[in-house]
Amino acid sequence: MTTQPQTHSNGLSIAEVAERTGLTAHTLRYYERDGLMLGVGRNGSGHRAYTEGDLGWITLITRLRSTGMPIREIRRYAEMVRDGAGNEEERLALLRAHRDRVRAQLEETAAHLDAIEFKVAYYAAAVGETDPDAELIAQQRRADAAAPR
Amino acid sequence: MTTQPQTHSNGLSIAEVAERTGLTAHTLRYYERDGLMLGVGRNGSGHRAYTEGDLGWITLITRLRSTGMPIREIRRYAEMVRDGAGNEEERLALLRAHRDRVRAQLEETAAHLDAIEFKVAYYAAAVGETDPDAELIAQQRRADAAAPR
DNA sequence: ACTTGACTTCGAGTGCACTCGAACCAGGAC
DNA sequence: GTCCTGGTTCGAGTGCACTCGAAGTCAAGT
Repeated sequence: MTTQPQTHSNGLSIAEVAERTGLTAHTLRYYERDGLMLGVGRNGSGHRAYTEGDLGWITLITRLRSTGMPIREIRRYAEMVRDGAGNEEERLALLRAHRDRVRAQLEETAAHLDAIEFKVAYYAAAVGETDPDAELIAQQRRADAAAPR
Repeated sequence: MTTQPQTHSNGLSIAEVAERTGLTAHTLRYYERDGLMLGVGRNGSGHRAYTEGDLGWITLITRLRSTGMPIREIRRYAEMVRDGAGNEEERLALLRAHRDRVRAQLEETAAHLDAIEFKVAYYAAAVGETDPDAELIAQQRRADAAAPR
């Protein structure tokens, strides 16, 4: 048993947060440097001491990132939150805009997935028989043959 | 009315394909350079002459890209297709693997979207009343106050 | 003949989001 | 007291997917 990184009352170490969130310590420091955090505390020896609130915030950041929000925009949001009450409408507008983008993205991805499923099914049915892309290649060859070259 | 780029029988010009696909001419050339295409023909003056088959292939590439398949993997797939019949199982495996990733990604995005919707609803309800993030900030401040500093 | 504009190739540049390395420090185990 | 572990800051490097610029060609319009 090695040294206990942080007592729980003093907050979580960067390694613990890394493990819980799936981010690396490098990324956590990068997020902080880049202004995405709300102000991470330090313990006596200058090490980061994350609170449970920080964990929740990181979860939000992760959701926003993973749905495609750029770092720049998350930083804007974090700035608004740090600025405190008074800009809720603006925060709401930002979140709504992102939500709308994610909805659209979700639909588009679903449509693409459908097309891919269709192609998979076609291939699966065709394995050992005929090849869907063979058509394309044949078409290419016909085109090549007919081309002025 | 400016010069007619290509007669239709000779194939589509890069500008026409760019317009139809939403990609830029730069990107189309880049895809070809990078081995993503199945062999684009040229006309008498060395200009690219895309076939309808190429259009279909570009649509597929776009679907794969937009669902997160890396260029590298699309190149592998294109290579297999160019190699012709005999590797259908492998192509199928590649597509299935991608499909599975997309399905997972779709579910994850849907989950994140739910969380974001929830947050939007919370904000919308709270505007003018209480602020959800205020809690977090308050928590931060309590933590900061309690921190060893 | 000359200009125009869309194309060609080649190589370099950009933006984003990490990701890593170097050099240093603090606290605990032995 | 020295070693190890795990942190710190700062700045540079990486990988990906474009994106752009330069210099040249070609065909058509005036």
